[in-house]
Amino acid sequence: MVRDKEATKRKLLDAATAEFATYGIAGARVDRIAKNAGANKALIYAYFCSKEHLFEMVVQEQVDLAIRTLTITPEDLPGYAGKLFDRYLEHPQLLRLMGWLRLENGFDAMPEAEIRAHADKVAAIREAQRAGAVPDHFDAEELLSLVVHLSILGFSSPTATRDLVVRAVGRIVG
Amino acid sequence: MVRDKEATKRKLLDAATAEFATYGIAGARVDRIAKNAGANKALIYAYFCSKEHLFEMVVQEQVDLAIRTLTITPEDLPGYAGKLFDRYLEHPQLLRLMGWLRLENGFDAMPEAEIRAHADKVAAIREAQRAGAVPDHFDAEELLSLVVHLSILGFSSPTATRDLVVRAVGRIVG
DNA sequence: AGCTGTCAACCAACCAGTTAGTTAGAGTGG
DNA sequence: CCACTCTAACTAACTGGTTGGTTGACAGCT
Repeated sequence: MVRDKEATKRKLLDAATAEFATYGIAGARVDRIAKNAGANKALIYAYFCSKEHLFEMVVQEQVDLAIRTLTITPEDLPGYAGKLFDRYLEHPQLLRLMGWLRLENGFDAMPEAEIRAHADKVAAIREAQRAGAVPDHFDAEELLSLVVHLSILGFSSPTATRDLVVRAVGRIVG
Repeated sequence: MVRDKEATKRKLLDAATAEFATYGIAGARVDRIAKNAGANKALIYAYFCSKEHLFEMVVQEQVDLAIRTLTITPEDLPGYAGKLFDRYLEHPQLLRLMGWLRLENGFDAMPEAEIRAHADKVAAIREAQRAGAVPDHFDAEELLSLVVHLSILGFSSPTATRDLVVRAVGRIVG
């Protein structure tokens, strides 16, 4: 047996991510997370305090990852939507986790980091509009909402393709 | 005391609708439904078999209602999106119930009635395209997906307005 | 020895579902 | 109009299994 606190925390976080993405907060089972992580249930409480707090850690990690990996390209919003679409296809966890979070904790329970990242993106778009690189028939805030929302088209219609999302954003921006 | 089976079923269904919309399937509590309906828990099992089956009844009723109330206007898709937006604002229950259903039962667990209604709408749009009333740079199926998805913009950005949705669909169609 | 990571076993609260029994009220016969 | 019965709506209390959370002991490392 190896005794590595950080490695155990990592395994627990990974198992928790999968569990919460699949079953939500209310449906997730702490015993199942421990079992799938190959660790003991008590460790969850030693390292993460409670089920709710573990969920928060999972969401925070996923959101941070998403923000760090994807930077907005205000002058190419269709391309940005395409990259978002790809990310959701590769990591469906994020979309599901945010879905559960919204439904369970209300619609304005957004993680702090996401609010800041959102504000930055709006600023970037507004700047691009001022520079004439992006048309201004939509307010920067509105534009970002539309682009992000269209990139999760797969959420309401599972047959939606990347190409469709890109073309749709193209018409919104163009 | 009045003894009216149908009235009691109605009260249970109403309480269940609110409960499931708020907490989801896993989070909903059968005792709470009974209490809020002013009825006994055992009646839920006498009238609706199980918690899961009660959820199905609730979803079916809400979907049927939505389908019966709102007919598509293929030649005015922005207006249709606006009406959908209004409906979701007035009855947030439907959107939340469908959200829980999607997350808990998988993305292709759509009620039978909704699948049929969807096919009818696609046919109506395709007909309008053939008649030249709707441009065909998007396939009818794609167009419907986009319109419906944009109408639930409020799901991902709570500050979204009706006007924004209508304008966005206008650009998609136009 | 002493500190730390780990775990089996445990607990109280909770929850979906059941049951044995109670009661409102419609029907019936006088 | 009354007394009686029968049925179906209704209920309080219970059950068996589950769940989030705890604890005291054990094992590995310095």
